[in-house]
Amino acid sequence: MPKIVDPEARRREVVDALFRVVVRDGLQRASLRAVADEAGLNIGSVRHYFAGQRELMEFAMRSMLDRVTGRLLRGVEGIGDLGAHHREERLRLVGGLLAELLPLDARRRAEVVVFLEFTAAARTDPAFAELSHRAAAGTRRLMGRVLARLDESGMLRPGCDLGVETERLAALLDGLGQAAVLHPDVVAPERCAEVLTAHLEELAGIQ
Amino acid sequence: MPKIVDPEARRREVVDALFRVVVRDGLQRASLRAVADEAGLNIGSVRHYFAGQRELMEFAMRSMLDRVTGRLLRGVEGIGDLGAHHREERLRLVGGLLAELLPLDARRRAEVVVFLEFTAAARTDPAFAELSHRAAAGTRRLMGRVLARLDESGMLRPGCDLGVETERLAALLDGLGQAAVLHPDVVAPERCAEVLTAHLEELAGIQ
DNA sequence: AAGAATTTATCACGGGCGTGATAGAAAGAG
DNA sequence: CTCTTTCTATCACGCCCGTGATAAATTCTT
Repeated sequence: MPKIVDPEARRREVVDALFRVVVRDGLQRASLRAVADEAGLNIGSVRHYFAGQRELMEFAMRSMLDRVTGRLLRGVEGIGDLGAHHREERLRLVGGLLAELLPLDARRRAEVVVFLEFTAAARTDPAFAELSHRAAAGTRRLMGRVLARLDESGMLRPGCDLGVETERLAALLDGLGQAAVLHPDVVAPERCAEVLTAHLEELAGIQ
Repeated sequence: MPKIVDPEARRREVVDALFRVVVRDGLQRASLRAVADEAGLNIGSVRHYFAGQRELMEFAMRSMLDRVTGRLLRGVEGIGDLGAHHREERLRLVGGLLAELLPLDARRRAEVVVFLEFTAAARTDPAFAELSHRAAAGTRRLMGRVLARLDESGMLRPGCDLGVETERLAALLDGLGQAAVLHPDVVAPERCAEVLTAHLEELAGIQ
């Protein structure tokens, strides 16, 4: 038939280029032309794989969401039953899992940045509204599950409201990631982990 | 001499119009033309009071920062010495002060939105970098002072790291405000207050 | 009334944008 | 080779943008 290009791979290349532009210059400047340049492609090629800017953006955000979601799901599986570990080990495992949402290295930093820009845009851009909502719901579902597991293990202060704690944990991770991304000099990666650890330890009661 | 217009008032009008546009349509769409329209002015008039877009933006962000900072400083004064109140009253006062950073009503919601958009833009726009840094530092200074006062009153769990707790509190408020602004259906204002209260109570130890 | 300064209103330019249309190149299929 | 399909590459259009330049209107002062 035609040329020997894998369309799926091309789309991923373009999306990755988009992410690089967003991380470097912001969503504002992620125009079709800029993305094409970053990908080393002609704008015509990009438009051959994506009908327009809107489709590219939606596809990219969906990709990012799937990417992170997959990692988190695999992380949850990897942890398995918390009951099988010692108390401090449980916290370490949960912390490691949640740290996936913190910009502790270049990859996670890029993910947090992209996520930040997209969700901010979703506030006024209806094209992103549904995905943003799904992302928020997913985060809370994850937090809720983690907290529920901790609760089953008897590690949560009795009488605490799981719904409130879910929101609190989600807000903490969001705010922490944001701060670390926007002001890396005042909130370094280690500081991030430290704050998360402190939160988990206080949740479990300090011993 | 000339016309009887108070330049300072005009500048404020324009800035307020800018805020309205940012809240409604996002910083992205806050062009000089859109702001002028929103203010009911001609673009020429706007440009008579602001040399260019950059000056308008910087002035606006500075205004917002001053506005919130002033309110918070006045709030801190209003609280006075924590020792004069009962334990639960102390938490209530501190909560009321910190709630100034939460989108609990239209005014605060607008402030949080503007702040969110500006700080996100500051990540890639050098024009906002310094102001964003100052804002972050100010927030942390406030958190630090509040926590220090609580500590002096003996209301903090002994042995907790004030630096870490400062960052944790700042992250929580940031993330909470963000969530409430982006997903008001899942994080309603009352929920916001609830989460903040839970955090403060846990900080003080539940009694 | 006249003048001077401020304030308002336009016009024009160059630039970036998304996008429709379309031509040209590449490569397997017959 | 020729054809057909895929892939690249351009061009052009209209839109919105910030901004420089400049005219026009307004209003206080003299």
